Amino acid sequence: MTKQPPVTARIRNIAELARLAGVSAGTVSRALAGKSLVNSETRERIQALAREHGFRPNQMARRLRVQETKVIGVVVPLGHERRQHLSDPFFMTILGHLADALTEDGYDIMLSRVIPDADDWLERIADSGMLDGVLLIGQSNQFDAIERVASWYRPLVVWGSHRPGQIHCTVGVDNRKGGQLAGECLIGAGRKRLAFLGETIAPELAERYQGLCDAAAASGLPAPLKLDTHLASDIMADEIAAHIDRIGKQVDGIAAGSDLIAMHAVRALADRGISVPGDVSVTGFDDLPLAEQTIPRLTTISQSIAAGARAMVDALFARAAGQDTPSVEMEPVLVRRDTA
Amino acid sequence: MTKQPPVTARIRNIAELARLAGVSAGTVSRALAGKSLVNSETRERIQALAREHGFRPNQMARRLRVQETKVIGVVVPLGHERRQHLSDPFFMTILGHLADALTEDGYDIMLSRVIPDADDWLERIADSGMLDGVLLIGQSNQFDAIERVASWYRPLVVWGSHRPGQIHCTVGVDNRKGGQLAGECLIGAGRKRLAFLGETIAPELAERYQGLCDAAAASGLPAPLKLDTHLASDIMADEIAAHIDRIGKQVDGIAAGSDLIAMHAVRALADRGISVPGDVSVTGFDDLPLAEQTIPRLTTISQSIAAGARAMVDALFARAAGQDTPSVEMEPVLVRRDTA
DNA sequence: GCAGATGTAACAATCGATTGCAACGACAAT
DNA sequence: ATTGTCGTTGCAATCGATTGTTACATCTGC
Repeated sequence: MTKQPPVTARIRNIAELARLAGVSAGTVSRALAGKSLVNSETRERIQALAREHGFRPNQMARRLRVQETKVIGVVVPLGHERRQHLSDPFFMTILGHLADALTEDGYDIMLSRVIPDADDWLERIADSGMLDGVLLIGQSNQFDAIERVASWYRPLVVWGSHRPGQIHCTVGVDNRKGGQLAGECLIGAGRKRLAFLGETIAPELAERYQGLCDAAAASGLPAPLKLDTHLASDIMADEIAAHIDRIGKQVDGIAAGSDLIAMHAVRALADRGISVPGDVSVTGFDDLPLAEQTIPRLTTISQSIAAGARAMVDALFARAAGQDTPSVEMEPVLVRRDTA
Repeated sequence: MTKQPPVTARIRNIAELARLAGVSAGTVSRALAGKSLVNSETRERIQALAREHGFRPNQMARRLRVQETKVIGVVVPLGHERRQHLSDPFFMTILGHLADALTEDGYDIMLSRVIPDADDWLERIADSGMLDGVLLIGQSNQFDAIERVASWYRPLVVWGSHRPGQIHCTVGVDNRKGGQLAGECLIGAGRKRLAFLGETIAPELAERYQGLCDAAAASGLPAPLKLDTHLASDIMADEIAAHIDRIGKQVDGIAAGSDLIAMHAVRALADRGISVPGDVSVTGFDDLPLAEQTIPRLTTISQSIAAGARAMVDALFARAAGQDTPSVEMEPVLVRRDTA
């Protein structure tokens, strides 16, 4: 029992504590901050008094004065996909790693799931005065909005893909290369009738599809089928099932746009008695922790999410300190497991 | 292109905009807030000016003044399990639902992953002046700390189990009943040599084990084996594999403490050529979305996480409004799928 | 015994927006 | 012509902590 509930009336600000201690507010502030300008004896007396009354200075006021919040915004723009849920496993995974990296450095995280209907959604976040920086997970279809803000707001780092000449700093994987790896893996397994599963409005997914096309073209195969699906997991399952029913035996190799999509596909195939990888090969993308736990385990393209999160945080701090950081593009790696 | 980058010097506060508009700061504040006290003509003039310069009032200052932050803290205490990761799927799932519920009501989320080494961790969060309320995910081994804070801090709701007489408001499932359902399911499938997989330091898991014991006792079976495992997913896999190797054929029914544990167990069994549910039946707990996507799909105890999240948010707002809310204990439901 | 150095603490300005109250002009009513 | 009302706007206090500057007392050295 070191900390009691307040015995006397609650102390609400530094001024009250100052009166109680018989000193001025400024002195209390310095004492609680452990500054050397106050006599160590009075400092300890004040600290003891604060502890006794369970007093802690108001962070909002401190942050207003100091103009530094120690809060980083983590934002998911859901531009093209309003029904996508925050509980999307990819987002959750990267969020977990970001949280680890940021809390380690003493930062808190403000989470926003934004549906960018007002076109100044990002301005509003960047300019709120509540944040020391912003991490954006995914570009969605908001490339222009991001560029606009990046032109004046420095501490902004985006998970996504880098277009030549863009202003904003991204961290991501070479999606096209990744798609190509997936294609080569399928083709290497003797598959010739390929399909891409996932919608290509978001640039990341579009590039993965491009890469798949590259691989097909390099082997003289026709352009793979493109099967759209939404990202909200409840609709996704049905859509994927419908696709599988429709394409029937036309396809023997599926490159999925994400691990989640791949899982649904494997599940739908299994439900229909189609063997994976016997009849159809499937690759995922992301290499989420759960890709290893499914049965059969997913063959997938690894994004090294932990390293990516670390890179985002490092870049953010560098930019906040005034440096200019280049975008980071990580190498995708094919992880061969059971589905292809 | 409705919003330009600031053409002229950036406007940093209401006073500057006021000077520019030739009015006082107070008027600008009212105009931007859309209050009816200002002439609609001047109001629109000011709003246009603000838009043109991309000015947005500083939220930190506003919140300090108004004493309302529109931010809710979502906190995971990792008391007994420092290595547990934020990306734990259960936490991520409930966080997703909380985010949906809170953003719907215009609240932002401040995420904290706390390792409660300083014993006033929760005091510090509650008292920071940054939050309108706190949602705690899991009690960990911090029951006393939570009780202490709940005695004076009203807007606090905890996901976890309710002990008779406790002060703090919890939302959760009847864990003991859930454990019992799992046990009955296993016993109903003819299993007689039961085990519980999961560590029982956290009260939730301990109660699930109790329920399992209840079911065993009711059928005249000996008390189920208790196999501890950590919650950090990297260690967990190895620990579970080791358990499986050790117990061999001693056990034919496993009640896992969570879906994640169950998935690892199924995976480990499959790797050893043990058939599920042929040789061994397995049940999970939580009914995460991914429980349905594994192959075989998990038989599990459903917690109805979405409803729970909603209940937490409702209770929080009610408490913030001064009402007293009872703890909510939801009924667990057995979801029969493929593993038992 | 006095000038100067040193250690403490008080004072007051500041961060930026909000809001109760006062003031002012225009207009209507008497 | 005077009083009253209404619609607007300005003034200044406030939220709570931080910090540069100033003021005072004590101590040192000559």
